[in-house]
Amino acid sequence: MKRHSQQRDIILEEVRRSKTHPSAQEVFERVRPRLPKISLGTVYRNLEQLAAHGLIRKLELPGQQRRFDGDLSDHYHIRCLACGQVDDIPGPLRVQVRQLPATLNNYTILGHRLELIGICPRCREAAEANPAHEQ
Amino acid sequence: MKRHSQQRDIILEEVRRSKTHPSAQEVFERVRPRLPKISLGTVYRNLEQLAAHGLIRKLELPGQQRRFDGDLSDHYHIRCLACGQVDDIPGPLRVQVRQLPATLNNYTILGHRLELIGICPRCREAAEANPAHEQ
DNA sequence: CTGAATGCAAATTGTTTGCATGTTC
DNA sequence: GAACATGCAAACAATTTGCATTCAG
Repeated sequence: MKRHSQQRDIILEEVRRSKTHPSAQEVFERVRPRLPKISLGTVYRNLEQLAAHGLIRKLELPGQQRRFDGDLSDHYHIRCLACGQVDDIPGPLRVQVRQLPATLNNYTILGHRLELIGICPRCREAAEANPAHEQ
Repeated sequence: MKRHSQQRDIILEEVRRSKTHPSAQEVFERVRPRLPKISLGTVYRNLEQLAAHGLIRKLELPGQQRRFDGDLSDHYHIRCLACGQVDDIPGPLRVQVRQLPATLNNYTILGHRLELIGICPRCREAAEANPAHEQ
């Protein structure tokens, strides 16, 4: 990030504006109206760079594609088991995951990743409307 | 899993025997000596099927490829930030992540995924030997 | 003998990279 | 004008799928 670029500015703006933890592809689509010639490769490069510099967060989600988050505050995420939607857990966490030992298994512990799993309101309603258990 | 197959039996055996949370590719390589004609597609299909039936666990790790675990006991994993190695945390967990509310953010909470992040002994030693902080 | 499981190869998806060109400092 | 950033297309890695063949019940 030695030089400045318009592409990067706009990518950052769009990630910050977005409330939905967009994937690189989604950022690409959001940016395109403003920069019709931008390429997906540029979006990837800039997202990685912005994350490396701490301007956005990179969310590496189990079994899902990478997503990005413009909200830098310390917060956890919850994922819908049914539709995969990822939401923020608002406010400071209530779950206690704090008292981690300094070492475990001979590892030096640096931190943790916690993701809650649930069913989002939308999917719950759908399930109630049609209580068939497929799969 | 309506019919029986030798391939599936051997895949299950090898996943159980392995202590390293193998990827599909690694399972493929472990199975190959015993079944030289097996294809990677078959390994994928059977791993998914075994996981769906609860005979093995599927580990979807953030930003990494899928891995499988023959150990069905309730345990967490720790991942080395440097080398990506995934180890079991032995014994019942000491970290408290239990008192989850029943609903949060209007989601029905079903559970959580927790992964500890640290530096494994091997990488720590390497870092001490060569204290350059690259990237 | 029927349908599930296999092997093989091709297709898909998400992401990265090489390179010629444009842009910023 | 040197080095970084871009656009484009091709390359890659992990996983999935279509299909003809084999195999289990």
